[in-house]
Amino acid sequence: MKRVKVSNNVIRRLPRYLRKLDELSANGVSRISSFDLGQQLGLTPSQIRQDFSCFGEFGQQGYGYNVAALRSQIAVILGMDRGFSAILIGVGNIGRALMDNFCFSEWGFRLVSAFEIDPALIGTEFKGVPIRSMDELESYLAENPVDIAVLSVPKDAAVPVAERLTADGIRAIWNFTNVELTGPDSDVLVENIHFSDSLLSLSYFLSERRDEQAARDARAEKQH
Amino acid sequence: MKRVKVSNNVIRRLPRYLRKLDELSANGVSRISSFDLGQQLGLTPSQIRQDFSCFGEFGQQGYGYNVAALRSQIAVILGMDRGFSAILIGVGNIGRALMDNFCFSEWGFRLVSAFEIDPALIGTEFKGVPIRSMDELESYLAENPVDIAVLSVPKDAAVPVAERLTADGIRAIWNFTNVELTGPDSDVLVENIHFSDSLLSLSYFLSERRDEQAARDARAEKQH
DNA sequence: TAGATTGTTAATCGATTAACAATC
DNA sequence: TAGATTGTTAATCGATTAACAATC
Repeated sequence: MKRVKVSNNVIRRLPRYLRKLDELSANGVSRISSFDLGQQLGLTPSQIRQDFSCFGEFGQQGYGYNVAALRSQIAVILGMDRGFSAILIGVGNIGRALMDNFCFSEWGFRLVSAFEIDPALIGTEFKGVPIRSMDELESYLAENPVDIAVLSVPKDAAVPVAERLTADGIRAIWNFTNVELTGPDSDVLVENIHFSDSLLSLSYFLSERRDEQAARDARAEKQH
Repeated sequence: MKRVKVSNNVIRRLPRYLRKLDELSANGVSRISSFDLGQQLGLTPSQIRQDFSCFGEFGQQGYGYNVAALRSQIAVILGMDRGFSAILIGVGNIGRALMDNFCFSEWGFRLVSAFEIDPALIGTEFKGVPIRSMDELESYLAENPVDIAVLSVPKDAAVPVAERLTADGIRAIWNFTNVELTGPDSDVLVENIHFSDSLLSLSYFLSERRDEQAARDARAEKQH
């Protein structure tokens, strides 16, 4: 299926489409046009049709798109049917929040094990997922090849643990530490969740709004 | 300072610059050229100079950029010196992880209060931040204008609570729920942390890698 | 001074939007 | 059939890269 190189922007929009289609399904909507979908997502109909056309022809002239069919096509494009396996490294606050709240299976992933250094947690289970010692990491991965590692260790441990995972043959890291792992290095995929980057972007936009408001107020004041 | 409209892409890179500059500082590096900075971030020197030039002239010909000075300029651009206030809505797993782990003050924010519906938590404090009842939300905000709300409530509560916050005069929402709040609506800023979107992007890239590898293997097999 | 590196203008590249024939 | 809406090609727009004079 995937022959042409698809741009990053397109790929980042796919999960949003998926989410919106799930919402439409839940509301009993079974078909939708690129026009209506665009309205709901703040995108142009053109862009939506262009995006989908990277992967095939999922619509029908005069009709639009079948919500359920489109949803399942996008799920396949995203690899949700591949049953990727995941391990979680570091059962601290964020690690525990993920194990407890985040439904890996909903997105096609299997969380097969967690790893920790805290002896109090090692050997226990959390929501059916066993927590192993970091010492067992290599032996575990040798026996159970794993696709992605969820990295939720303290800042200082981030780089050494990431290097260790790379050496152990992990293919991708989902990085929750606030550390830049993406270097000019290896062929391990890194996807970052940088809370601070997100908050600082928001901070920028908020500052901008404030300045605009202040400028308007100043003009109004002068006029008065 | 900010007169021209700066593109989203530029703004999203600013926090990365900040993070890298902090790292350089910590390693005792006091000056850096756009060339070297580009190397370390995987960007072209041109792009870096273009990005900075949106906001002013922070470098010096023949020398490069002073790390500490550039860092503090970017901090100001991002609004880190404005002391924005924040409240946290929903002290569940993610909410608690944020209160415990995420250092709001490091990024110039003041976390002034949390709000919950669980009676067991109401009235307690967590890391010096009081946890109030959701019933007090309106009266609190009336007395203490707050800039941003961190939304970490269960999925079903996301939309109604967001609407309530909007009505209460909040200026921005940092959204940790997996719900699309960005509609064709109000003038409240929304910044999303969508875990699943991030994981699904990673899933796509991983699938792509797999397919490429499989294609290579198939070719090698045929040749053999 | 000579070498290095900026800030900025111009050129290129890529992504988004518009338009429209094809067709359900 | 007529109306609607797709998939796709062409046009536009914006972002990235290259080049270079200015200057520390």
